[in-house]
Parts: sequence; C-alpha cells; structure tokens
Amino acid sequence: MNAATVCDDVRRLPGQRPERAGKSAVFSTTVPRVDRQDPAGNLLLAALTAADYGQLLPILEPVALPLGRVLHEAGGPRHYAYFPTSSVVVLVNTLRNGASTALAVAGNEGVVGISPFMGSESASYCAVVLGAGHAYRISCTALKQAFERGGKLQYLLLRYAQALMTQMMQTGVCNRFHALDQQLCRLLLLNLDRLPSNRLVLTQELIGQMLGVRREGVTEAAGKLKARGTIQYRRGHIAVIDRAALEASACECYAVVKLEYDRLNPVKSQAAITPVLQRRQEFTKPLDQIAGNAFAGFH
Amino acid sequence: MNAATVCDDVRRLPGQRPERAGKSAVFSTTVPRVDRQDPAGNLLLAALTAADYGQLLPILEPVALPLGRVLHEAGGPRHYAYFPTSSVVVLVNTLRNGASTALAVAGNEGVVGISPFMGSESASYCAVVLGAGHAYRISCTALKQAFERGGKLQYLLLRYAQALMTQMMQTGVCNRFHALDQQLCRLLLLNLDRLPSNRLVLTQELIGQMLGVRREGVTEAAGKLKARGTIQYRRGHIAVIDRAALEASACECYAVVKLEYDRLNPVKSQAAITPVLQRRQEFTKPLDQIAGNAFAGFH
DNA sequence: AAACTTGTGTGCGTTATCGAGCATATGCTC
DNA sequence: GAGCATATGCTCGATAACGCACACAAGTTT
Repeated sequence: MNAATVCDDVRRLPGQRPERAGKSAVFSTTVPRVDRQDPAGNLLLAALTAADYGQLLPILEPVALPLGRVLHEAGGPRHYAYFPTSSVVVLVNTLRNGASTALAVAGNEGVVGISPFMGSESASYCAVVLGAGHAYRISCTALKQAFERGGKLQYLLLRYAQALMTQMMQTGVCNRFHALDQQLCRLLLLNLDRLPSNRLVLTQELIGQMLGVRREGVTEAAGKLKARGTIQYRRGHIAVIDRAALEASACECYAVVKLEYDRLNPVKSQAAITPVLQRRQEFTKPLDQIAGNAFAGFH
Repeated sequence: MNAATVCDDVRRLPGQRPERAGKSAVFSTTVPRVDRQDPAGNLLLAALTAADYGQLLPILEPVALPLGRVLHEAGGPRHYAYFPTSSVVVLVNTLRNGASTALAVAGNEGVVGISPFMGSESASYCAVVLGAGHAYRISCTALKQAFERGGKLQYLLLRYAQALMTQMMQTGVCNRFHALDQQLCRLLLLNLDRLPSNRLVLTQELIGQMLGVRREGVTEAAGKLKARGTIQYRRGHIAVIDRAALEASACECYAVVKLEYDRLNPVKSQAAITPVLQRRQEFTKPLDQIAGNAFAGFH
C-alpha cells in the first residue's frame, strides 16, 4: 500500500483494461460514464444541509480507489474516513487461521470508517475496495469534530451506522444458514446496487474470500447461474443479464438489507423492492411466534 | 408477554427453584447474593459523571427480567432501553424459516436498546433474556434526550455501540468457521462473564437456538466438555468447573470480544485475558499479509 | 509465436452438521 | 409414590461444503 498511488487514475486497473472490439455483446457494453466526480455523488453527503456541506467541502479530498486497496487494517489506526461515490468497499473480518468473511458492503450510500465518531481509534475489521472507483476522504479528526457539532450530520452518520449494524447481523445469520448459491446472489446484488453498470470486476477466488468459502464452491454456484442465463462471466468479469432472476435466487438477506438502506434515503425509488416489502411481515415475526421455539411458555 | 409481569420477583423462575439439600457439591453451591440492586451495578451507568448519573437516576426504573422475556421484538418499536445489572440479554436475528442465531450477548457492561439514540425507532434483531436477573429500564425518548445532551454519556453509549458491533462481526465469522464445540465454549464464557456465579440456567435446546445448531449437536459438544471435567450439567443447569479449560477450548472469538469489552472499562482487571493479549498481534494481521490472499499484488 | 501467470472446470474421498426418530432420565405436580 | 412434561442421549442415512489434485483456458509478457 503506497501512499503515492492514492490518486492514480482508476481507469487503468488490473483486469479492467480498455476493451478490444466486442467479442461478446454483453461484455463490450460501454460502462455509463457516471463518474459521480462530486462529493454529492455520495448520498450521505448529498443529504447534508447546505451549511454542513459547505463546511465539509474544503476538507474533502478526492481519491481513486483501485481494486484491493486496503483502506483500514484490522485493529490498526484509522487516519481517514471515506465517502465512496463510485467505489464499493467491503468490511472484512479475518480469523487467525486466515479465513475471512465480508460482513458488510458499503458504497455511495454511506461512509467507510465510523470508528472515529463512535469513540474508538480502531476497529477489528478491515476495509477493502471490492469495486474500483472514486471516493472522498476526510481526516478522522475532522470527521469527529463535524460529528460533535451535532445536527443533521450527526443524525445521518448514526443512522447509517445503525444500518451498517443491521447489515452485519443479517450477514452473520446468512453465513450460518443460507446455501452458497443464495449467498453468491446476495453478494452480487449488494455490489451491483452500488455500481453504475451491470458489470462487476471480481474473480471467483475473491468472491470465495468474501463469502468465506472455497473458490471451487463459487465456480459451481456461478456455473449454475450462468447455465440459467442469469449471469455471464469470463476471467474476473461478471455481467448480470437477468437481475430479476438474481433477486429471486438470493436469500431474504439481500432484501432485508436493501430495505434497511432504502429507509436511509427516502427519495430513492423503492420500485425494485416492492415484492419484498410485502413480505416484510414475515421478517419481523417475533421469536416466540416461531414453531418449535424453546421460549414458548415462559411469558 | 404480559406487561403486568414485568416486575415479578426474579427469584422464582422456571428451572430455578429453591434447591433441596445438595445432591451434588457443584450444584448446591449457594449463588453469591450479588444482586447489584443499584443502577451502579451497571458498569455503563457507573462510569457516568455524578451530574449525568443524577439526572438519570429518577427516571431509571428497576425491573426483574425472567428467562425468555422478549425485551425487543424484531422490527418492532422499542419503548424502553435496558441497563442490565445482574441479567444477561442476547440479541437474536431470526430468519423467515425460523432459524435464529444470537449475534451478541449483553450484560451489566452495557445497554440493550441502542436504536433510540442511533436514530431509528426499530431494529431488525430481537432482544431476549438468557440469564434471569435485574435491570434498570429507561424510556427510549428519555435516553435519546440524555444522549443528545452530549458529554460523557454520549461518549459511553457510542463506545459501547461500537463494541457491540465488534461482537456482532466476530460472531458472524465465528458462525461460519468455528466448530460447534468451540462456539459452545464461547457462548458459555460470554454468559459466565456477565453472571455472578459459575452456574448458568440454560437448556441444550436453548443453546442450540442461540448458536443456530441442532439440539443434538449441543448435546454432543456438551458431553465432550463434561467428559473432560470442564463442566457439569443436569436438566437446564450448567456449572462451569474448570474455567481455564473452557477458555482453552473456546475459539479466539471469545478473546477478541472480551478484549474489546475490557477496553470499555479500564478499571476492570484484565488478568484473565493476559495470554490472549499477547496473541493480539495475530488477530490484527492485515488481510494482505495472510497466505493465499487474492489481494496480494494489487497495492 | 512461445512462455508464463492467472482464472476456471472437475473429480474424489473426507467431514461436520443435519433431520428424523426413538429411548431414557430427571424433576415437577398431584 | 404415580403420572407427566421435558431434558438429554443415541443412531442412521443424507447432504453441503471441504481439501486436494490436476487439467485446461484466457490473457499478458517476452
């Protein structure tokens, strides 16, 4: 991790070189030039009052985030917090034996680095760029100061932290109960929602690390999706062909998380999630109403 | 859940009736009468400034929490936040199919119900009493108001929320990678740390629900611990005989979480965790230093 | 064009956990 | 003490994911 490379042009990345004449119609699709080269490309920043936004603007620093860049190391000090505009960052927890899982995905709806205002210099997870793109960074001390001024900024940051927590919990249960096939769909969708196109730059090996499973398992699961025409892929590039089918194949966890995040930004369209909203009742069923529950009779 | 029973005497609980003359030396051990019948029995409240504490005191309401009491339902509104003194509460996430996992354990070191000050009326998890005891409750609006006054109370609440997040993440990875045997040890220890004695009132069925595994699996894992003389149990009562052995059998996750929580309260002795502190280096190893990592070469 | 790196496809035996069913034991209630 | 609800113990086949080994293909470097 070299500080001098922080502002490198993101358009030149491993595995993301300028494409040759389209071999496949899907992969030659030009990526929409939604660079979101403006702090307001980050929904959290965009939701600030003009006064707050004005105060932050001069200390926000644009950075390009290449795939694999480690923004925060586990247990290490956080120097900057990042407001992604067109990048996707995952929060990864790693065990002693090297096994790791991504517990949360963050993008232009939030901020990477909540510890500064949560009262701790460090946190146990590490933050890694999974989708190359841009972000605006701010020094942790400045963010902390801004947070302590209270007001809408504080509210938005806390509200986001809460949503992040929800995502972590949901991913935690998902880890235990849902099949790899479903989890793959969830991961793809969470990334997709934070990117401007239907294409992801991800190797199966990397996906395996994010889900905490073997690469071979990902190959198998991805193969099924490919066979069904839901996705296409080749050497680290994934193109989602049928998003609806992907949502249908995902576990409920995607919907739960999406719903929570949609509540952060009431302006955003919720059209895509409507069928899920209707199932909300089931998600919120209390523990004691569930069949075979050992708590029954204690109330 | 009947509101009228909220203040029932906790000494009369299912499975916790007055004991007959000790059949077994372990189980007849009288529980130390550490009732912590004082808000200061909660470490978070105890750490407040005299002024803050004085302001909260009149609106804190003592409640007895019987085993199985649901404090917050998933997705439901939170009316009260709870500061446990001698009770243990788990935060449980439940899926549509009824499968559930406890992602965090809370006790007298913190508070149950962080959503009010995190800016949301509800949260996706539910909070269930796993260790009967006492707590002090406060209305969510009052807690929110107190939080907004800023100062040390705000700091402590946020700092705790951050630790809770760490616990959830750690539990999330633990869910995926660690064997049931290890997870059982972790769960027992986390409960033990929040209770005054070496005894837990827990059925294997309940443990299964907390860990998201079958009851039979718990039977097997508990059987091994019993055979090794680490614990004893009978019909919903577990007694920890050899705590050191239990710690040795637990996965690293217990230590990571304990360490994080110990940082909340610097006064507390860290003697028990010393060997773990020495291994801290390994926990914080960044993702890119780990063998077989797909990120290598991207920096 | 050749060599090389890196990503993907596949097969095979191993393992932990599951799901279901049933047996036994414990401790409460009457 | 008898009856009963419930906690625990045990078995068996099924299954998802693992670990490993290797073949092959795509794209880069020389």
